[in-house]
Amino acid sequence: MGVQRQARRRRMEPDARRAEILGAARGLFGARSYGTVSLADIAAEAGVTRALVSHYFGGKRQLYLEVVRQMMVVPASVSARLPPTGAEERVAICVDRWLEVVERNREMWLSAIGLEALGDDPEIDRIMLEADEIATDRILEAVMMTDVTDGRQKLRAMIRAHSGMLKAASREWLVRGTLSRGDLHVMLTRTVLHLVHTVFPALRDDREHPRAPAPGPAQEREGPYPDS
Amino acid sequence: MGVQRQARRRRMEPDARRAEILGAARGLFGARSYGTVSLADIAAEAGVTRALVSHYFGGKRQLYLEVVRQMMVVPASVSARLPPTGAEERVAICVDRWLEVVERNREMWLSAIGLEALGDDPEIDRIMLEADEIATDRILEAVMMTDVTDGRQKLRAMIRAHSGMLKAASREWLVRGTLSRGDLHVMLTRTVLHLVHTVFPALRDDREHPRAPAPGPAQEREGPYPDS
DNA sequence: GCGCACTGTTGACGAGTTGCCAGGAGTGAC
DNA sequence: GTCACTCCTGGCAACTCGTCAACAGTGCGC
Repeated sequence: MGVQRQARRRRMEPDARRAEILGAARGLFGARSYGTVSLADIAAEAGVTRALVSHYFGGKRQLYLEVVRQMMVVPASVSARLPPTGAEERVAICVDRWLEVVERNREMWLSAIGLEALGDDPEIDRIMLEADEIATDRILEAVMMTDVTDGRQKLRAMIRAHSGMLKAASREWLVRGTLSRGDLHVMLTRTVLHLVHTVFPALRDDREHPRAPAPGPAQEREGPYPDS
Repeated sequence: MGVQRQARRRRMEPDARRAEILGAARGLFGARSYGTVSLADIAAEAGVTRALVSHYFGGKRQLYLEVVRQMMVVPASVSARLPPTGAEERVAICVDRWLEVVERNREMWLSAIGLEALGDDPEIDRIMLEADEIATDRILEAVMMTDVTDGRQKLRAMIRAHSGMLKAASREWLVRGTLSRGDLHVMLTRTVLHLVHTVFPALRDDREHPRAPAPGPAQEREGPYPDS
């Protein structure tokens, strides 16, 4: 576009080139979706040939995984240096810091939660799962329930489910503008506390009833939901 | 595969052919992901040529949209004939019926929530949004808050956020097995009630404070979260 | 200063996919 | 029978990705 027509071949250190390509990929995958971004686009953005991108990352999918991996890191500072007060305040601080991070990295966060489940790609599932696990640890730390052993799996699963709400609520806030940051703060804080303090004990008491107790007296199963 | 080698050309009514193709597409899209299913696969499954599939639906994307549209319909029966009792029981019944539907259409539901945000495809967003709107109406109906006018948008947004939790919890139940159906019943029911009865009033009182009130006394904003 | 090995980088090929269109082939009307 | 209608197909063009032999910077020995 400018006068400076760059040399046909510009030889770089592998690390530098790799970072350059990764940056281009991050930008494009953040702006558009996986399917609409081609390796040619990324290569052009990075000023490189398609083949080199494949050479460095082994293919489109693996490059994408690399970008996702980089996007999903949950800053450890979110749950660092929490005061030894009650769970309420600790969670409130944690949530506030988290919203701060989300607000700053708005578009990155959106595309990260947007891809979520691009398919039944086991690799992506694993990455998202790892990220969720880390986030779950942060929350458990905040509510001071890291030492729960009885029903620990259920507790963690509940918090992962809560992070689903977190993502949806973030969309409402950042994309649709139907909720404010303050709304999210109140909603997420209260919901987490409600889950761990009220719902979780109810589940533990309920352990020997894996099926739901009959929700109503005259609730007979009426069938005609189309199976397909 | 069998002895019966079907006629090279079998002429059908457009509606019948359309339904046949749609069925094949539903099966394949339900089993695998969008990217890994090709029009050739669908055409073969339907015993038809690729071109005919495109002819009927205009292309892969539009066929996919059609399948999604069909998958996301929320059965109206979920919130039909609810007893005029308290909100708790009505929600409990509603949730139980919903879990029943999900359990029956397991794989379809999973792939439906799996695609969720396959990209920034505005069509898919619109479809998913419509489905969420309908689901929100069902919930509001169940908790008898259809006539709320003050903060109605916030209320609906909260319920949409809750449906994010619902989807994540469904994955925990159906895919990972970390939560039982009974767990979901308890969790979803209580969370909805908590949201509309406790959190929502708190948001309404909070309307003139769009930013979160300081979560703690000595909570000063400390900056160093990496921007990228 | 010159040539050589090392390796970053490229162009091109093959296999796969989708969208599109002219034309072949059922099917019912007369 | 044959004719029109339209369902349906084969094939072409364009695009995508993965792969590989070959080209060309870069630093080293001499």
